[in-house]
Amino acid sequence: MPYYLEHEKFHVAVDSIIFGYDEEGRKLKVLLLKRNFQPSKGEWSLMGGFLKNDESVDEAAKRILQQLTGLSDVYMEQLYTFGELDRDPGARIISVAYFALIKINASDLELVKNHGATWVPITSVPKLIFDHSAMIDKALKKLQIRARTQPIGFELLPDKFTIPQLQGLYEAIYNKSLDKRNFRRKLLSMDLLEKLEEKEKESSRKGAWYYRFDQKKYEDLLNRGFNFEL
Amino acid sequence: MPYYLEHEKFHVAVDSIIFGYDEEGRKLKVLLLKRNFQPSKGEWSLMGGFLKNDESVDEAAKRILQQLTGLSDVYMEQLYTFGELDRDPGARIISVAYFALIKINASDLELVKNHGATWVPITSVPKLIFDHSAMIDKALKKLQIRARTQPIGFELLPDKFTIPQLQGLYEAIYNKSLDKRNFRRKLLSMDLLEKLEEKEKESSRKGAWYYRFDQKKYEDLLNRGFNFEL
DNA sequence: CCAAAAGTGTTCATCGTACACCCATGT
DNA sequence: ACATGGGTGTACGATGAACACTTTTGG
Repeated sequence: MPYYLEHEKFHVAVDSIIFGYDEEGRKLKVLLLKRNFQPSKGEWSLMGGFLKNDESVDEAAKRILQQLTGLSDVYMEQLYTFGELDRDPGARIISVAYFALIKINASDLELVKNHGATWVPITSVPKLIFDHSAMIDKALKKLQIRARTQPIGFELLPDKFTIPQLQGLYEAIYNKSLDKRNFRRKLLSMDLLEKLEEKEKESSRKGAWYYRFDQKKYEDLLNRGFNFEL
Repeated sequence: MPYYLEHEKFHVAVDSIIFGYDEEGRKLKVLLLKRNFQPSKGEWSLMGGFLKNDESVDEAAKRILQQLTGLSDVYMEQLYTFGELDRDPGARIISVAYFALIKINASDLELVKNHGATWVPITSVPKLIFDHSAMIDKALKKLQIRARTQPIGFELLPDKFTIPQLQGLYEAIYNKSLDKRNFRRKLLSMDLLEKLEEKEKESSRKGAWYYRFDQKKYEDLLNRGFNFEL
């Protein structure tokens, strides 16, 4: 008999911290849902699900995100594995947490609604079940670190966006206001953005130029050993 | 019947990347062992073991480290969870990887030897089983990042150490040589070290002053919102 | 013409980096 | 006296942070 068959087996779950950016309110938000099963039915929680035999853990995370949002091909990163004995009072469950960055408007809003899910500002997250609050804390910290070292802000915005919009996003991530001259200068000096011949006219009379993230320029920079830093 | 009982269960393992610093050779090393069981018997691997029902994942990592080194109370950090379908050809196993920083001379050298384990320079790690090479790569990168943002170098050195020793360690971690004037200035300016009235005389005629890491000073700095950076 | 947001330059302090010589001592 | 590693200071460029006014245009 092979060695490993002697050992115990465990339920393995995946929980996802799904971030989105609300441009109107200029707020960073997370997608929460009300549990419709026991234990803790009716309480707020992260989106999650159980690992299956025929999928890798990464694949499970993607499947679960797609179930809720309809989205595939999304920025996802493994966050941490939560393995305390009593983290779920119902049973021993090991949970691998992921965080995802999505464009809210690209998601299937009906599907989200049907799951009883809601976008909640990161600054006013209610009490969550189990250790899900700790998961969000950890995810936010990691997002803040990532945002300094990789151009992931663009994952949260539409393909076309203005500099003031992008600044609003970073202000929401760091929860502090930034100097717009310094922000613009640093950002443009990285040579990652392509300026479009089109203005956004909703939020000001003057209008702000649209830009687009240039994936190719970014890859060129990486290959030359560049280190993104905001 | 509770919801979760419908789902599949999995073997969960813990694998540890154990770092140590060899002062004589000025090399960063990892502890590897020859597997004495199937599959892949006789090949090189990391230290690992299976999770048990009565312990958290963190506790399992500590237990496994202690089995090999005799050490408890060691710097350990969860690294990443490896969950590919075919990562272990023998069976579906989810592995939670940890990395540990230990003082080689404080470990139980007999115990290590009896496990068939060997300290191998990070620069010449042989081919390892499964995805263990990827684990080491990831661990080294994380160590390099941590070493810039937290004073964890001290975990790898004896309680008393000299500045040149500490510099040698950082050079081994980053695999590049550092300027000793800049290194010393930055380090001392952080006000983390206590100078002892004693010199190390083995490695030079002049002798180098011993220092000690001052945990209390470090905590004071953290509370004042200090950010360690080398 | 005015309100409201977009856009633009300069100065200063700080920090990282490069660099060369003297010191202490055991043999 | 000399070889070996320990210990010290300075100058320069780059980077981050602070700061106020002009531009555009819809109403």
